[in-house]
Order: sequence, then structure tokens, then C-alpha cells
Amino acid sequence: MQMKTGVEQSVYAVLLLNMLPDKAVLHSEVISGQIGASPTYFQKLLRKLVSADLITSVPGVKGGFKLKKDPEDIRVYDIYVAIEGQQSLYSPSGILNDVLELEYDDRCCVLGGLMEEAEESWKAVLKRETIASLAEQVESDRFVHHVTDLKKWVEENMVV
Amino acid sequence: MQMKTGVEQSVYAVLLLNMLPDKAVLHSEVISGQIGASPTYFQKLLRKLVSADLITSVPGVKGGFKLKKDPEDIRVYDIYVAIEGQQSLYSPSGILNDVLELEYDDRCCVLGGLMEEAEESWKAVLKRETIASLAEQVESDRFVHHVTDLKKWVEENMVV
DNA sequence: ATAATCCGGATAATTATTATCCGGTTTAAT
DNA sequence: ATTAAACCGGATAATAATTATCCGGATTAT
Ligand code: FES
Ligand code: FES
Repeated sequence: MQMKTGVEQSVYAVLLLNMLPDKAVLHSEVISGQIGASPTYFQKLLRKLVSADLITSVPGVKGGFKLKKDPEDIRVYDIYVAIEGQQSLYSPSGILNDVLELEYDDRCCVLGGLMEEAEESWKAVLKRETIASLAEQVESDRFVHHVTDLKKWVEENMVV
Repeated sequence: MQMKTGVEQSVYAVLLLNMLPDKAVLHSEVISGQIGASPTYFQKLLRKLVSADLITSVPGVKGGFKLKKDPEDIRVYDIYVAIEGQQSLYSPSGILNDVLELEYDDRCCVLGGLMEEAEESWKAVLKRETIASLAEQVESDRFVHHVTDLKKWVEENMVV
């Protein structure tokens, strides 16, 4: 069991979009090039982020993508769900219910309860952090010099 | 991203083995039959549990499997690791390090830190519960009648 | 009108998971 | 000793999930 790499790539993509000045937009191939992802598949990921209302797409020449929400309102969890879907890590098959021949209103699934709690606990951490708080960490003193370079790159490659 | 069904099946298998009286053993096909798993693949799972020192196998005629540790010492987490391996849910590819052109001793991976924390949080829940505590819940008043049937079944199908 | 972009459906390639097979070793019973 | 029933582990196949590509259609700045 491993998280899709698409989640990681999406987070970085949103982090890049967060560096855009207002009204500006980034072409999908420019982003995938920077991130090192396959351009066509990466566009599918961007679509999922659009469907989740995290980013906006503008079609046509000079089109591209930009954030739809404020970075404070985009949680890492939102990106995770947008890409992975909201099905849980564990889907109880209720083996023990079969084995114990339990009727419907008698179900136990003790294990299911535990797994659900574990998952909530994992999600809670992803809900805590937002794009804004991640960006803040990345812009810390230690990296500020490099981030400046990156922002310059964004300005050179953005559109409108 | 979804947990292998093998983890769930293994937990139930260990729960069954926990119902065995001392010295007794359960044949792998008997277990997989009860759980509804493919016999050959299920044996691979049992092997992993053996490698993880959670259960013991006795070869030869009248052979089978039984617990190696006390049920209080088998955490759901141990079973999870035995089946899934200990690689983490998220393996940071360090995209941002590339993008920022960071040198080795300058790495950030802010996202990696967050994911690691989330995973620890998930694991903590699985570490809390043991086979003993699960069994206790299953043997609660509500299910005690059915569990008695199941134990009868175990006694009829165990060996030696 | 044209070219550049997003859109979305179909499809293929790759990888991970689940399942099977088979020859080997161990052991209880005859 | 011989046999039969079980575990062992390596090779391999089948299935499912993920990643990647392609192509025709819709939208928009020039
Ligand atoms: S069926 Fe899963 S614990 Fe009861
Ligand atoms: S490379 Fe992953 S957050 Fe820095």
C-alpha cells in the first residue's frame, strides 16, 4: 500500500500556482516540465484538482491554471482526497460476520472500527496543514534564496 | 491507495489461531476455507506471519499453524507490518529539492515531514490494539453465543 | 480564420497484487 | 522403510490498479 505519486506532484503543483501573481496563469506543460511528470497524465491530475474546486482552468490560447481558493483554505487533505478519492484505506469485508453467521443488525466488525479510527488519525494530520503553512515553511530563511530563484522562474513562465 | 486484503485476512486468521488450546494446530486449508481466501495465496500470508515470529508452523503430517506469542504481545500493527512490509505510505521523491536545486545538506522536504507524522499517527492506533484486546471485544456479551459455536468448530477441525 | 490551450473519453503500458503450480523437506502412521 | 499429509519457497501466471498516451472537440487571444 502506497500513496499515489500523483498526490505529491499535485501538492508541489499547487505550491507553484501559489507563487503566481493575481490574474496570471501557468501552462500545464510548463508545470509538469518543472516537476518532472508525464505531461499528459499530469493534466489528468490537474483536472481532478479543478473538479475539487481547488484550482481554476482557463481555456484557449494564453490559457492555463491558477488557484481558485486562498492558500489558507487549501488543506493538504483536500489535495489528497481530490487525487485519491474518498474511499477509505480499509474496506471491511466483514469476514468475521460471515464466520460468526451474524444477522445484519448484529454486525460487529471490531477491526473495521479500529481501522477507521486509524485513518481518521492520519487524515487529521493532513487536515492540519494548508498550502499557506507549507509555503511559509518553504520560504523560511534557510531556503529563501532558492525560493527567490523559483519565483523568478514562475514570473518568466507565467502567462498574462 | 488501499490496504491489502491480506492484512484483514491475516488478522482474522490470528484471531482463529488464538482460540486453539495449547499444543493444538490448525491446517492452513482449514483456515483459508473458513475465511474464504485462496488457499495457495493464503499460505504465503501465513509464511509472512511465521517470518515475523508471530505464529509457528509445524511441518509434516498433523502439521499446521499456531500462535508463537501470547495474544497480548501481538499487535495489529505487527500483523500489518508482516504483510505490508515496513516501507512507508509515502516515499518522498524530493521534487522540491530538485526544483530548488538544493544541495544534499540543504534538503527540505517539508511535505515528507508532514506525511511521516501522519503515518506515525495512523500506526499509533494499530499499535495500541492487540489480538488479546480484539478477542475480548469479539467475545463480548453481544457475540458470545456465536463465538461459542466458532470455538466448537475450531476444536472439531484442529489437529493433535 | 488560426493557433494554442484546456477537455474528456478511449486505450495502452506499466506496476502491484493476488493466485497457481511444482518439486523439496519434514513428520506421523503403518 | 514406506507412505501420505503437511509445510517451504521459488517460478510463474492472472488480475487489478496506476500511470501514460492519443485524438477529436470546445474555447479564446491574436
Ligand atoms: S466482521 Fe470484521 S471484526 Fe467483525
Ligand atoms: S522536496 Fe519535498 S518538501 Fe522539500
